[in-house]
Amino acid sequence: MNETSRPAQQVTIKDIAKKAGVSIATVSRVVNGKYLHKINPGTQAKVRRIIEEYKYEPSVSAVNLSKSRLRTIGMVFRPHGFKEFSTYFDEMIRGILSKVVEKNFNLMLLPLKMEHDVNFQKMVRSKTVSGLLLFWTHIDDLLIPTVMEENIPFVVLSNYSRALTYPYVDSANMQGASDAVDYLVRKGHARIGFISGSDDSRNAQDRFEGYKLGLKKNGLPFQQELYYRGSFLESEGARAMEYFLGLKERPTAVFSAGDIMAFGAIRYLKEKGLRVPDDIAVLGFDDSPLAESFDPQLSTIHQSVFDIGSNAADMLIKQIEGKGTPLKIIVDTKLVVRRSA
Amino acid sequence: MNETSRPAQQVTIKDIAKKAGVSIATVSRVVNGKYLHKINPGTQAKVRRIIEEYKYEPSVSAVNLSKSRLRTIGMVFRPHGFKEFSTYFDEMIRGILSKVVEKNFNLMLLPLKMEHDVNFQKMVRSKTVSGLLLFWTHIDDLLIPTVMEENIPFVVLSNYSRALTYPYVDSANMQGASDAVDYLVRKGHARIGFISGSDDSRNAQDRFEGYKLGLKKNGLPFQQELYYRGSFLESEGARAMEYFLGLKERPTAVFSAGDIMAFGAIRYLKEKGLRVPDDIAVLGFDDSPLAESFDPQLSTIHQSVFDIGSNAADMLIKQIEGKGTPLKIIVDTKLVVRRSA
DNA sequence: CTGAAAGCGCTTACAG
DNA sequence: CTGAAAGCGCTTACAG
Repeated sequence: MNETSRPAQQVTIKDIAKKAGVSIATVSRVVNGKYLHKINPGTQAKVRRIIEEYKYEPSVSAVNLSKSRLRTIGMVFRPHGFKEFSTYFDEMIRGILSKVVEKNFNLMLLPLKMEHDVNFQKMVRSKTVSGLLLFWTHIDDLLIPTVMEENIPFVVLSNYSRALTYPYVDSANMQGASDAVDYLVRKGHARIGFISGSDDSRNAQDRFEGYKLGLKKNGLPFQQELYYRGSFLESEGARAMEYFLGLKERPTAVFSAGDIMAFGAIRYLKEKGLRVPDDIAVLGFDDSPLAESFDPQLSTIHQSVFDIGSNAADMLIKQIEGKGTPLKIIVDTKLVVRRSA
Repeated sequence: MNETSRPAQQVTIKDIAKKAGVSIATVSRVVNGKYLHKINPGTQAKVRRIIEEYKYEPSVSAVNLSKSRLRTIGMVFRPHGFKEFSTYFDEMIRGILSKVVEKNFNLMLLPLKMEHDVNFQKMVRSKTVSGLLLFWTHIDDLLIPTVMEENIPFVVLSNYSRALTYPYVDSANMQGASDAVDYLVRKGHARIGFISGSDDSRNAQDRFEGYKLGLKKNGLPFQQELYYRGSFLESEGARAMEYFLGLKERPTAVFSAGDIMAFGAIRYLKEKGLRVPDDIAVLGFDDSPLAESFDPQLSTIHQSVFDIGSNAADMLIKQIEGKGTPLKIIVDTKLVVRRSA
């Protein structure tokens, strides 16, 4: 009959009140630290002691119900959309969590099941979450209006719409891609191939825009034959390189919209006995954890997915708490020069 | 004043009852599908229509409160414990989610803050979660007793204790490592180096045991000088290889307790101008997504982290629902032969 | 400084 | 077949 054998989670405000010889109202007040100045210090101490002894924690369901206020945010994403983005998703979660924990919120994962699943709608209406983080790796304006109808705070990560206006956080994709071209040109390249990501990815589109902008800034023309439409897959990188090598006039450098495709491109080059960067330079985008241990070490555009996550969580929590926030936050990218270019 | 402008989440059971001209008890009954046989079909239809029209979803807080039953499970982990395991964590989440979604549960992420944080305790006592998935990359018997005291269903992933008895799911680490040695011996190797993971990882210990078992089964002696104590980091793999190359008699093959360290080991070999597998064969453990595109493609022991996740979630949910479950589930590993060994 | 009581949105015996 | 009412564990004006 020792202390720990009692099922701890059964302790309620009533138990504490009884043990302390006060009303539940008083317990509630000390728990919430409200009107504390008008509560007898002795009473406070006694209640606190009992709470400590029983390790009492108010039931969230009850608190939520009576306050109509939550501290849980949901993250909506496509479970199959990030297969090739493992570390990406991971870093993002880490970033979100850092803020969520700091602000004493909770994070609930809400995977989208099908193309037009409205799982999150249920979570919203049932008051399971008080705000949404939307992470889709592709443009999906179809779902956003549904979310908007719910009249709930939300922030979109790493994507945005040209048609709709809503809060989002993204990397400086265009700037980063433009910087990539700048660098390559400085290194003497004039024939720069581009491997794009999937068309339905806003990030991919922006990087493509950045590539074109970079060319233009450096007085180079955009040439259709130096553009390869990829899809962020490793195999696509290899295929792209196969295509470039087949050109009558090969590019001397290739800029890939994603590290993974750059890996594939380099793999293909090595298989063909070509050397990187001597024969062809390859520059990636992402700075994934493996860029550094790849052979050769990958030069790339670093983007801080962690910061995207933490900024988005910060924006969302501020919205939930009724504070003002900027409509968008763009996280800087940075060129990281290693061996491949 | 169109339909969609009304803040949807405000709809309560009372509203539905009023619109349908019935009592809230009746609404509750049709929502829960209970005692349906004794409810007038016409009434049912009417209520259902209204619910549909207003897209009513019962408040989880209210339901939880009155039913004292939840459908949320929490995943406890060390946010900094998986930095080098990104895809690992990712696959695990994917596996968990597959089951969680199927069973109509929710997943809440509960990162441990400090060494002995009892964050999860709060979640349990406040009834935020009805069960816990414990994922620690190292042995931490200190926390498990705390969880056990809470008297809540839980399952440990990819780790277990020799002292305590509790439900867990893990890969067949020992078997896998033993298979690795078998394969290397079949390929003619008799001097097989081993790079271990961190000492405080149960996985690492088991793989080490498996390595020794494999040697013994093949009549080879365990030699201390062929053992290098690593820590699952890429740099450790390189350092291990540096050590092995410094031996008077080098190993002809090296088995690494993790792919990442194998990558580091191979990188070092390449830097020294040695060839894999010709000069030294290297075999990994994990079959991480990059094993395939590494140069050379990494031969390794595949483990299905996805299955660890889904099995653990399945066990946990069964526990929560009061169904019987096995005390442990061991997920098979499999040798994957590629180029490096 | 403190308590009684209404109310948050549901569920579920208990009556009828 | 259906409703009135108690109860789940809290919060918060309202009194005193």
